[in-house]
Amino acid sequence: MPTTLRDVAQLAQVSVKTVSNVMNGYPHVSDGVRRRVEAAVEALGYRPNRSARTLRTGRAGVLALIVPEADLPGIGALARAVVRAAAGRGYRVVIDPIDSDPERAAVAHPPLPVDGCLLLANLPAVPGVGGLPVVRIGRFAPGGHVDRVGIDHVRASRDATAHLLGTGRRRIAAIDAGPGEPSPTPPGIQGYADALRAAGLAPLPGHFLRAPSHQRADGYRAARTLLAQHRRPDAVVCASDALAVGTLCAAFDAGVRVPEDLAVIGVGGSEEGRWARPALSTVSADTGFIARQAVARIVARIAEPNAAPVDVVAPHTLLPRASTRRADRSRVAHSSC
Amino acid sequence: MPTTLRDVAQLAQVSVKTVSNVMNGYPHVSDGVRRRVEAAVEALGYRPNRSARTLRTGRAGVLALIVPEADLPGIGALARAVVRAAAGRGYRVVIDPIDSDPERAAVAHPPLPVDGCLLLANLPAVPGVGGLPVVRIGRFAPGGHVDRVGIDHVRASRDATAHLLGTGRRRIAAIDAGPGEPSPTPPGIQGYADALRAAGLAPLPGHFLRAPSHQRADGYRAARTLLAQHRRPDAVVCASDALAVGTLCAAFDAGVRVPEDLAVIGVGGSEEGRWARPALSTVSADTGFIARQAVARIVARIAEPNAAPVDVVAPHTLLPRASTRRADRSRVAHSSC
DNA sequence: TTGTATGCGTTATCAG
DNA sequence: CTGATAACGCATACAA
Repeated sequence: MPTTLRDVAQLAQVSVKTVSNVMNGYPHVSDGVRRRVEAAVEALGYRPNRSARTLRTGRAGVLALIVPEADLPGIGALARAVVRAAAGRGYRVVIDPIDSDPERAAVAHPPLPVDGCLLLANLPAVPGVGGLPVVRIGRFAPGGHVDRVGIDHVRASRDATAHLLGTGRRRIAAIDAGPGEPSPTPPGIQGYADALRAAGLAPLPGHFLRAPSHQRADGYRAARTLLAQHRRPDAVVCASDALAVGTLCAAFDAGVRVPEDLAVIGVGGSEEGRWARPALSTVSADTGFIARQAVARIVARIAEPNAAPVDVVAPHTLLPRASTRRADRSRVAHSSC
Repeated sequence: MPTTLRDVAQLAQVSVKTVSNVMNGYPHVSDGVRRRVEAAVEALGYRPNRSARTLRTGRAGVLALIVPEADLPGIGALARAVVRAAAGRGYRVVIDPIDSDPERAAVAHPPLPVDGCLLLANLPAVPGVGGLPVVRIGRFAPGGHVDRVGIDHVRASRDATAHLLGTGRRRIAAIDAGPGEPSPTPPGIQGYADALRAAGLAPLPGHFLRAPSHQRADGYRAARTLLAQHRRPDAVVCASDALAVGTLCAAFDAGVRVPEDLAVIGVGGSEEGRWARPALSTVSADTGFIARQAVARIVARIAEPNAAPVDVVAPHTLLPRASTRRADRSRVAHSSC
């Protein structure tokens, strides 16, 4: 049985109120008493009961970052940034991986004592967050009635495509992912098509694919399809780094050289892309900005639950790396050394 | 202000105890009452207060999986497995990333209401777990007085080295990582040296390195050192997949071909290794087994806090992939096509 | 500056 | 089968 405030108070010869004051850094406590209390806390190994405190104050001091269970590149970095940002505002963060299968998720997901939820990506309605303040992070789904922070995905894929055009590629394909949305043109394809048209090109039929989800294997499969076409693309813009890594692998396995025969670019700016070879060009989201804004939003929403929802657009930067290096003019065979 | 049991009881014209009974599936409730209560719960959107419940029962139904903040390959997969295993026993899991800097970690880490902690890898003493049941997961540090589950790392690196020997490599180097331990021969090096000696070889001085931590960049730097030696190794066994991925990159950047000029093998069996090119050979830990055992251990310890600590050794399997393919006898130059 | 008493929402004990 | 009531450990208004 763990020690309580009463035990400490008894040992220190003071009231529970005084111990509570000391624990919470209440300023008006005499030095002698404080030391006595601290000694007693130390001696008994007292640890405040979070549940009791939360029950009493109505505040848990904890934010939940709800992520899809699949381990995708970039989640770690975002989580780290969120933890940092939250710490700066007196909140802790727990990461709460949710089963992508809503059935299983529902049963396995009784709510945690948290003050608010940060929902990653396009997680569909998450059970157990009913009534809790929520902020969505990631690519924008149209028209949810919640706060959202993320990059402008249409512009990101447009910039990626423009970069490929700038390096001389002309037969550019696109791989997007996600559940079959009602929207006929998902943002990843939208920006891609915009850029092509701006360059006077038309997206070729069969050159934009939609994978079921953002798994490396999905990118791999989509890329195989692309590379099997009789008029093979010379570049692929992927809606995420995970898809791009899969594409890189498919190219390697098919003996297609990157970037000489095929340029590949992703979106996300993940570590895994940096450590792919050839290194993956990517449209990098400002993770720190996203994390800070998301935390700021959730804190604001906790304070003001009925305010109007806000959309925050995070800046993105093009990170050109080896996977989109300009195609050599001289295409003569050269040894691999 | 959220609705409480009392509100529901009032609306349903029953006592709070009855509502509580219904919520907890207590069997002896008449059908009419149950329906009335359920209707009231629905109407009011009642959600039980976890903190109050935990305070009352002394049981949170939550396990914390404490992981280092760095995003390393394989953590996602392990987390997923732990979540699954815990769900099977009625526990939820929250992932709690801890700053590797103990100073920052201490201030940012007031404890959550959880029933037990799963500590990943060689995290040093974690603040805030005092008195909580703990199980360590990962490579074994010698002689902690807690339950531990993980692979036998000495045998893993021995098997990896033996595999390299079996493919004809003879100048085999090793990269381990971790804080400078008192032990002169860390497990990663130990198994490596054992295997070499069993083959009648002696580990060459300068052929086993110790990186500061398991980051890809650490592996990269260590591999650069190795590759710069005048008598360059023809194989490297890395203590983790992260180090191996860094090694793969270093080789690529130095124009050293894998596996022709250099074989690389890691430990962990992570997804990232599967999607590296060439695909990374690895000694794969049985993640499901580890997760199930870890959860079983923590559940047992929660029930019996004073039982003697147990070490569980998880099986591992060699996964040979392209990065250690047998060196071709014919070393004539061949085109890259 | 410190002590006393009350209640946060829930479950458990014990009568009815 | 159901209802009143007492804790669980803590923070806080209020009193001293």
